[in-house]
Amino acid sequence: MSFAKSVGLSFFHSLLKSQLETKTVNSPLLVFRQLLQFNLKPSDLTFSLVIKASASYSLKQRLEANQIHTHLLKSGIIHSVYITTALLSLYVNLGCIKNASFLLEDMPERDVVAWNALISGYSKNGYDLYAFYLFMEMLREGFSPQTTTLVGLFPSIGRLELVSQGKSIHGIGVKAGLDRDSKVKNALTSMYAKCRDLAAAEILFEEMVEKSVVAWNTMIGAYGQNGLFDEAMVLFKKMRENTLEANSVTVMSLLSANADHETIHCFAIKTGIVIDASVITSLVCVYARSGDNESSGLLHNSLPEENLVSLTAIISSYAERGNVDMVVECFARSQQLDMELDAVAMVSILHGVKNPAYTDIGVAFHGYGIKTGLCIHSLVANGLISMYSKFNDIEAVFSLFSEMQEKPLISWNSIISGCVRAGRADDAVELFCRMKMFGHHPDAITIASLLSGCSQLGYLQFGKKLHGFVLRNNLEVEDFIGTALIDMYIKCGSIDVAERVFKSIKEPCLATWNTTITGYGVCGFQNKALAHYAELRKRGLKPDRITFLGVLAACIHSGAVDEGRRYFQIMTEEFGMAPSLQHCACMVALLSRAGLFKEALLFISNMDFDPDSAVWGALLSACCTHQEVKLGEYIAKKLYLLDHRNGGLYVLMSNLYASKGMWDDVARVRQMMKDTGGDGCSGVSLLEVTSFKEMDDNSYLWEVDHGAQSCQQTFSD
DNA sequence: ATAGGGTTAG
Repeated sequence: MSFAKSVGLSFFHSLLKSQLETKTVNSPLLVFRQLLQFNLKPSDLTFSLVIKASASYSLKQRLEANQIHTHLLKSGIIHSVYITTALLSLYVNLGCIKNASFLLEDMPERDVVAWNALISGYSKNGYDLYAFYLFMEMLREGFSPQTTTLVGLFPSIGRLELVSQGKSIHGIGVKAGLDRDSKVKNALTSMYAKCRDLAAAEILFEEMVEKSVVAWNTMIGAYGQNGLFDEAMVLFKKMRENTLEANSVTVMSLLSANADHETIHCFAIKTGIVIDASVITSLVCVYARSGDNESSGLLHNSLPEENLVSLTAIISSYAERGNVDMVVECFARSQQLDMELDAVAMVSILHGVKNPAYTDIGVAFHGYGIKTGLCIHSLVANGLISMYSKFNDIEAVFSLFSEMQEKPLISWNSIISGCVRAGRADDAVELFCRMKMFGHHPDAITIASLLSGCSQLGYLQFGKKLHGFVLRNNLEVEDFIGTALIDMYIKCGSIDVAERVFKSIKEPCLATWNTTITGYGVCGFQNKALAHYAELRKRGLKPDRITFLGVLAACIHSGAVDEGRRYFQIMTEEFGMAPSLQHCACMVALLSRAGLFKEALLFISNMDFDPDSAVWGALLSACCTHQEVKLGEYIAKKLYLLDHRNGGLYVLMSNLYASKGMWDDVARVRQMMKDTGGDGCSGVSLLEVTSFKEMDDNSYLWEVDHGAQSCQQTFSD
């Protein structure tokens, strides 16, 4: 390239320009380095081109962005508003929000474009509140918002808790005369829909004199997001009566509005929309989610070019069911095709590794993430945190968290729920306090995870505080939070409060019903549990496997053998569900507790599975109550072979021998337990003491909030 | 501007 020297900078500028136009960009930084080797001094145009090219090169190496930044600082050109703004946008696109915000802070002279870029950057990267605060700061510094500002900001206000802020900004928009812009109107409609204020969304939509396809799509999506699927369909028909042609986004919105996917698929074929790769991709997602792997696979193969989103949908359908082999196969496929995985794909892969038996595969994916640089993404780090928490590897969880450069709310949620899952709810509560010190405001997921931690600890006082927080902050007590609240109150012994929460939910989802049924079942309220099952059926809901686990648990705890048999039959015959190992363990527990050992053993021999320690454990425990030493010894051998370190085995055997006065055997079993290192303390019952009085005789009286049956007990010492 | 893949409970 000796001629380059004579042509100077302009040669490199044309090189970058042509790369930009033909989109055949190699590393723009490479061109930049060559230019420096020729002792040329880059100008603002050079930087502007390098940054633009970098943006379309979708450069994943944040390091390269930093290098451009460094050169800019050295050359002094950083003071140009345009260049700094371009660099800021580049950082935003890379998800380096911190760097972008530092740039804005240091700009001696800011312009609206820079504010807009950072506001929408915060918004797109999950820093919703930051977007809002930055917007306020912008107003305080005397800048007037533009349409771009509002359009970038509104998506981050689309949350129930921020509905009043959204209204204020709507007002600001009206004052600035921006609300007549159709982009602003559509963004507003979508915001109100996400805040669950459908009435406001409808008014905005009706107001529009000339409704574009985008406007119709927005409103169809609005109904879909709020569960009004029929309304979404009706609006779609109206749209077609108004002779507006549906486009690919319409079809995708209908698909996510739970419309019958085969109908929509037909419509897409008839109108020709189906050739759109995004539509095929959405169809792949829908079929994959419904578990129809064959259709999703066929559609995926019909794509003109396999794309990552579609493959990710397929991966996640396998991942959800914990099918590691298929996840690995899909991953291999992506590598054969030279596909570059992104953070979301990586997260769904990690999601598939749930079983600690596959720790080595999980660690291998972690290694892949480090090599490709994907681990820097907070999404991937969150995925890793969840994965290691399933392996109970709390050290890995904490070290991943502390290494994260940016910690948005979702990372705090990941580590909090990770701690709870790994049985470290006390750490979760501590992290929650730290999270608040860092200025984060908990959302529904934070609260739901913490509530489940409270259930684990029996920490009723804190659970009540969280309940108060939910009520004060208008968080919706449905699905997630409602279920978690009911679970917490039941496990902390406040059955009556749990019942009140359940009654306050207008349309409980299946998970809420399941939690309630299970809760009543294990607390010994068999009639209430079964009544709730009947009510669920009356409302036309279809029970699932978990429902029947709850129903069976209720039968076990009340000794209702015939009822249990009947529900097992309903499950297998009326609903055609294949019983899982857990269901079988329930049946074995039910039969053996009633002393029906022959029937229980027959049941085990007819099972489709090899019995696991839960099945044998249930049987052995029943042997204790019925003093069945011979059968007990037979089962103990089975259990010993499955897991000889299981402390429960020795405790049960010791109790069994003791019930018959066989003290030599008791001593022998206890010695065996010591030899294997077991301590026999595998379970702890725990309730929170709500009041504590010192009595005259120096003993203490403590009371436990146990709902209807408040219990009192005294103890000395 | 509207839409498609991921994270939460049972």
